[in-house]
Amino acid sequence: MYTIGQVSQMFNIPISTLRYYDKEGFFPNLKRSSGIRRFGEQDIEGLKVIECLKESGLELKDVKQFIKWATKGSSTYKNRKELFEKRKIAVEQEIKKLQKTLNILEYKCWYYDKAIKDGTEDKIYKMLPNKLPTRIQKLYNSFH
Amino acid sequence: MYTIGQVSQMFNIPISTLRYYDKEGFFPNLKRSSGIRRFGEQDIEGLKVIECLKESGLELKDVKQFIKWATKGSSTYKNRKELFEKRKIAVEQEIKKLQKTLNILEYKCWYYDKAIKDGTEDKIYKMLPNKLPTRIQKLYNSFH
DNA sequence: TTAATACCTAAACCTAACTTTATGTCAAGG
DNA sequence: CCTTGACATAAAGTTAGGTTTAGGTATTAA
Repeated sequence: MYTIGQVSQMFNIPISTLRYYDKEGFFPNLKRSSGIRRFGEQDIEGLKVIECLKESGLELKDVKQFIKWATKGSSTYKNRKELFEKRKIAVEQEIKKLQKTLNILEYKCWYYDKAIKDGTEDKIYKMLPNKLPTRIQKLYNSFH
Repeated sequence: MYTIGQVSQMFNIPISTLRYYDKEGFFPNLKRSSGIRRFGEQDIEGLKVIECLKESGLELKDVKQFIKWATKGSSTYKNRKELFEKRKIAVEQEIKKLQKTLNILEYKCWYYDKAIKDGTEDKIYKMLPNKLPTRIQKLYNSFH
């Protein structure tokens, strides 16, 4: 059995966060002795689950839902799989979006690199799109 | 010259958002006639800049900083480049993190797929790590 | 004349996941 | 005896980027 301070150290999670998780109902079987929280095996395992699911980018409310399903046993495999499947699709889209962002940023970096070298942006404005570096051409747009 | 409603339609941005941008000082030269905002060329261009920089994942405070620099001319090319360079590195890291997340999710999906087929998780627990699909082996960890 | 529209403001509200603050209890050590 | 340190609570604060609400003005159409 561990105190909240010990758990905090073991997992490197702030005490305030552990209290918050508790308040949110993530340790349904947490015991107390004279008001003080006592974390047992079950609670520690629960905490590991939370940490792991957060790693996979789930929100706390989804973590909560997952835990509910997990305690219901094998009848909820499908629900749990769907949860992860949905999240997977969302993450894939986030990555795609960030890759577009990265393209824009690459253009910006190229642009200012050139402006620094030239001492002015004017030359870039006067460049025909087909004179731009190939890598940059497809990023070319009206904004500088 | 456009009213706020027209700009809202043109860019498909809520009126409340335009007012918010104004309040935050993003249209330093916005004119008014009898209290009503009149968006001119300059303000429209400014709005395009905001939209574009948001696309590249910058926070509004950075957008604000960028605009300040841009109005100061060629002496701030370096600052502007650094801004984008920093953001680029941050985005690259975000992508890496999401790809790790995706790995975890792939494992989860595989796991529950198998659990659904088997009707139980027990078989997975009993599998030796080297019997797991190669793709999954490196994702194997103690959490199921 | 009145109703609908489009505009205006200030201030409160929203989300998520915590963190901070103010206040209090309790045991051990010097 | 008093201080330190670990624990407790409830409630307010934080962050960003808006949105919503409540109340008011001004023009126009029926």
